[in-house]
Amino acid sequence: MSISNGDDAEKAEGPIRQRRRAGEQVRMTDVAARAGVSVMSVSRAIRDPERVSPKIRARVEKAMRETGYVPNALASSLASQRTRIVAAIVPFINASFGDTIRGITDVLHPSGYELLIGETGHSMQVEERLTDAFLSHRVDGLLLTGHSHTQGVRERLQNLKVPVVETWNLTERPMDQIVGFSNYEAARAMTRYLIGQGRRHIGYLGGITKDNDRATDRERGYIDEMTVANLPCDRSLRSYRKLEFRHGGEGCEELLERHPDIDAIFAASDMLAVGALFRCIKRGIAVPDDIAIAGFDDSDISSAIHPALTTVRVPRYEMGSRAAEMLLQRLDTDEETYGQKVVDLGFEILIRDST
Amino acid sequence: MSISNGDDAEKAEGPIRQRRRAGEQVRMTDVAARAGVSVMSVSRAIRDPERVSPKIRARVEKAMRETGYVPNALASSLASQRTRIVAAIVPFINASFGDTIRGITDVLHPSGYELLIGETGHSMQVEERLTDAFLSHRVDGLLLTGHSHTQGVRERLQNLKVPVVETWNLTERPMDQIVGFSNYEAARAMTRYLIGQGRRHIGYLGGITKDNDRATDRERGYIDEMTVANLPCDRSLRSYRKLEFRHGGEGCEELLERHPDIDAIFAASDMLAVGALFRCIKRGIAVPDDIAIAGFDDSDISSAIHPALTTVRVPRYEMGSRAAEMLLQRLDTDEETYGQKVVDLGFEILIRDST
DNA sequence: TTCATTTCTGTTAGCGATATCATACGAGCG
DNA sequence: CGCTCGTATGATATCGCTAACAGAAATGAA
Repeated sequence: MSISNGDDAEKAEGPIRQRRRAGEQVRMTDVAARAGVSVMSVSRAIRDPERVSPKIRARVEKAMRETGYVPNALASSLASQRTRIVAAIVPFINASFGDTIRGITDVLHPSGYELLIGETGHSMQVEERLTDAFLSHRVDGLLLTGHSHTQGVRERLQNLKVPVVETWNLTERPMDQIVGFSNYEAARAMTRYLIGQGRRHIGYLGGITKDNDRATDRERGYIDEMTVANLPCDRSLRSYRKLEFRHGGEGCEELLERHPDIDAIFAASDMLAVGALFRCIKRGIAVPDDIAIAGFDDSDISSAIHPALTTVRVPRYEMGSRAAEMLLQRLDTDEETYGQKVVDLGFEILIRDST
Repeated sequence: MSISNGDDAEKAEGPIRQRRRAGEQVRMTDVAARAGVSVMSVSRAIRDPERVSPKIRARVEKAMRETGYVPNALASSLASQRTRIVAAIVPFINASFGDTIRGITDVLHPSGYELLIGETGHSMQVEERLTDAFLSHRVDGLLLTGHSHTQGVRERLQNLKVPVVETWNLTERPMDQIVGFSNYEAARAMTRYLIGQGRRHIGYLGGITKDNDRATDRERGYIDEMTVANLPCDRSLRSYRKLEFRHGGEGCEELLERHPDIDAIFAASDMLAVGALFRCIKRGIAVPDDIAIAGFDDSDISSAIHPALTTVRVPRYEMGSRAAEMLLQRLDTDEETYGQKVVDLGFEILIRDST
């Protein structure tokens, strides 16, 4: 008989003194001893069952079950130089980025990758800290939101040659690859639409632009289109707020106070738009008759409210899934052959009842 | 002169052939060689600067900067048997759990821990898969949502002795520790309040109860309180929906169709409540005069709409921060002395205009 | 049957850190 | 001035796994 059993595993330990409190942890060596095969056979049976004979595979599987073995991904990653972990950095964990994250994981998980999520709170400094932490953990790839990052982030990612895909915006010169839509063009398109509807005094209600290229580009889009149309869009017509309903209401008040004759509000976020819309209703301002209100994002609520909100549909889920696919293509194929550097997923103006 | 410079690092490599494509990766050895000290001094200078002399500390810092050294957390974790990573598993990434996640990270990050987030999509089977993956990565602790888990999850966590904190609900017998509020009591309290307001025909609009103890407990709370008050609460008065606005509207329709004489709807989620409220408004049903509507969660939107929603405030952020604190207390102190196994953070009935 | 291939399995040497113990170095003291 | 003791630094053996190569077994062609 050559099939050893559990006891051998313990004898094999020999008299070597344990370094730490004898951990109950079962190692691959233990499984190998129990199955009566070498550790490499166990390793292969786990990672690529096709590469070992059915006999060994069965013995290893049995031994794993009996010992309750849990593979150590750290050791595996250290030895193989790949972690099968991808990190995503988002400004905020909310429903919007939740959709993007879902898109990412739906692609990553079937391929055996895990996702590490970081939230910056819209701070580039935090983004830099997170990047460092993730690089330290040797993630195989990185997904970033937007195209503006600190010099430190750019340098480190360039040096370490980690595949990076930026999302949620476009730029001619991405760090590496980028997939998203043009926030600038979307904002222009919506502004143009409002102007086309005969609106002339259009206020802008947007996110805080500091450290946020999406917010910046949306505002630029509004300004450029208004300028082309020769309409006013000075600083007093623009209000910047955090993306919560109540701030939408406050921003709305601010604009109305400064410009009682305003006939439209373009909110560069549905949260703000809905907040503004509620405030108008509460104050007895008719939407869209007195004031048209347009949002941005096509979040779930925009179609549920009354009047339904005109908004910009953005490919939230697709940006995640596509970004993950682009990353996987480079990670799972040996060649550095990757397709387009810039992928435009487009947007869509959804005209509903609020304009 | 004994201070060696960069060249030595390369000489030290010797003639040993490289195993993989010569990675540009800078190792601690390289930093040590450059600083003219041992690797242990570098290691100490990084983890606990106080333990090395200022002279060495300065040399090491200089060498790290010059080489662009990025510590390898994998190697560190493997050798030290701790990853400084905590994993959290949530059913869904949305604004609610976003608050909880923020609570977690606000506590973890200052202590040098990273958070790994998993989303189950309300499937216990996915929860099990995620647990396995996280254990494989040897997370130091685990934060789970709710108290119902598969047998497999319970066994593995018990065997590996990983500290676990469950959140968002309470139970007498947690797997390990639990922090949250009683979904059951909160639902009873809200139902009692509605009854106290003179409502007699109260419909229930809740989340899908499969694999979801919070939804189950809320429904139980409604049923028990209605039963005590001797009021009807049979299956036809209850509608289960996914937590999105539009499904709140649909659920509302369903209840109204089956029970046109309904005088209140208790929605066990603000999403559903708001969806229902909009639907009532659209159909010309006066809220709260014809029908009272109560929600659950006190999400941002509940106070922004008109009429403002009566709801249950739950300690979303605090459940995260407190859970993280409980975990850290056990991870960062040698003793296994941990405080209460069950921490009740309470809830609050917020009475506003919709009831 | 025999030798060349192909397929499986095993041996060995790391992956890049840290724990542990040993050693060197000063400071303080009689 | 010699000795003890506490602190700073270094040498070395792991941590648990995989890559690379070597050797054994199985397959197939001649």
